[in-house]
Parts: sequence; C-alpha cells; structure tokens
Amino acid sequence: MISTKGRYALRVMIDLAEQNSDNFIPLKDIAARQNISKKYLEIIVKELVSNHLLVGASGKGGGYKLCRAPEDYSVGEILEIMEGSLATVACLAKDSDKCPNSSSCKTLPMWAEYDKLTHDFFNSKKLTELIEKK
Amino acid sequence: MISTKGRYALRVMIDLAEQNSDNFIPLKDIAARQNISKKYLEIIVKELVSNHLLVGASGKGGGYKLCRAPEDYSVGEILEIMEGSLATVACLAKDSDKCPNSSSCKTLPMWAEYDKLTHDFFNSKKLTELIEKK
DNA sequence: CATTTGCCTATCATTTTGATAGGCTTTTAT
DNA sequence: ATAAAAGCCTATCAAAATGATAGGCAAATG
Repeated sequence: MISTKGRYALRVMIDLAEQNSDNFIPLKDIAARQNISKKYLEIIVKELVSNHLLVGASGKGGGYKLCRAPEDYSVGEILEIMEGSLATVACLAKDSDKCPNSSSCKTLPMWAEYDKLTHDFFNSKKLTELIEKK
Repeated sequence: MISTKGRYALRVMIDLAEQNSDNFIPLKDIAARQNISKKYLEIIVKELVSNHLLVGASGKGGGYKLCRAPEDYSVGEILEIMEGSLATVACLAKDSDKCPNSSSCKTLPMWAEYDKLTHDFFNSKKLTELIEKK
C-alpha cells in the first residue's frame, strides 16, 4: 500500500512539472494548490531534494523546482525514495539480510516475479504521462 | 507490502496442499513444520475457515484441510482475505468512499492500472504453481 | 534589513503489525 | 464414560509505522 508520503510526493512533482516554469516555486503555493499542509510537505520535499529530484532555493524568490525535464523522471524513482522500497515482501527489500530459508522458500520466486512486475511498471511510467492524462 | 499474516496464510495453504491427504491435519503439525507459533496461526486459520478456504474439525483426529483441489485456489483470494485488500491506494479499496477528487485526480488512472496488474497477477497464480516450484 | 523562504528538532495521537497467553469448549477413539 | 486431542474466544502487549502539527532558527535576496 502506497502511503500518503509517496502519493503527496508524486503530486508535488506533478504540480511542479505543470507550472512549467524556470522560476523557483514556493512551497506555500504548492501546498495551497494541492491542499496539503505546508509543514507536512516540508518533510517530503526535503527528501526529494536530498535525493536530487528537486532543487531548493532559500530567500525571497526561492522555492523548489525540478532539476530535469519531466520526461526524465520515472514514477518509480519518486516512490522508491519516499516509500523506502517498493518491495512487496521484506526479504526482497534492498537492505534486507538474505532470508535463511530463501533456498527452499516456495513463495520467493512468486514474490520476485511480482517485484519485477512492479518495478517495471513504475520505472517505465514517466512523470509526463501523468500530466497529459488530465 | 504483504504482511506476515498473508505470507503465513499462504504457507499454511501450501503445507496442506503438500500433505495431499484426505485427513484433517492438526494445526500443531503445521506450526511445527512451518516454524510458526501455533497460537498465531490460530488467528490466521480461523479467517481462512470463515472465508471457506479451509474446513476445520474439532476433536481427536481433527485439524484442517483444504476444501477444494489445490489448482482451484488462487494466491489472490488467499492474500485478499488476509490483507483485507490488495489495493495499492486507499481510494481503490473495495469499501472506500469515492474520493471527492477522483474526477480530477491525475494519479488515479495509474493506480487503477497497477491495481489491475496486481489483481491479474495474483488471481491467475494458482496454489499448485507454488508447490511444483520447489 | 525586512521579508520570504527553507531547515531542523521535537512532539503527538492513532493505527497496524506481530505476536503471546489462558482458559473454555467440542469431539471422538478407546 | 472419559481422557486426550484438537479448536475457539478473549484479552493483552510491545514496537513500529503512519500521518501529521508546531516552534523557532538560518539563509538569501529585492
């Protein structure tokens, strides 16, 4: 289940892409448009900046903007950052220890198959596809 | 993320299918084989029975067994019962109120697409496929 | 140099997750 | 009958995740 953090992050990215501006967009404006508390968005946006999906600028005239073209963002990378991992089961998460039963686990191949399906789906889904699909 | 309840339920179903017996299998035995606390399994198994995926019998010689052929169970129905819903986002869960923004939501079509992918994957995956794939 | 904006830290309530435990009831083989 | 084997019901619990809210400090620019 995708949490609000992931979904809000996506909405922020879409919002910024739609502004289609070279200026920095104040978080206050995004929060107002998206109807999400600015304070909560700060947490989310900070992560997006530290993972180089956004650039932030302080001061008057500051705010946030994309640092790539919208078509160069995949939904997958946005969600992966906010959710930590898109893995379906714990033993497939990137930082998990290898499960001791993995060699005999009857369900692991299925989870791996589904995991690939998920990653392929979200990684091939570009931000631009969400904008046109108004 | 699939929780332990869903994963344990699947393991119980696989275990029972593998016994390939017409007798009732005691939960104690399943718990021992699967290395899961019997008490915890009771919770899980109860739900499987009330949703008609298993039949239980009390008394000496009692236990649980499948009530259909293994090929007639889909992984999807097992997970759906244990996880409540396989929906990726809350607004796609079966009992959720329709989101007021759904008509203008830019991400909803994507979630719906992924949801279909997920359901198709797990509903077409049969219990038998997990048994052969040792 | 005041304004606008981001940044950092703390706190919070609620829900979900992952169990454990005790004791009661039901069934049935002997 | 009755003991043994099994399920059933209720309560409780700790820990983590979720979804926020709030205050004040720091930085930058017109």
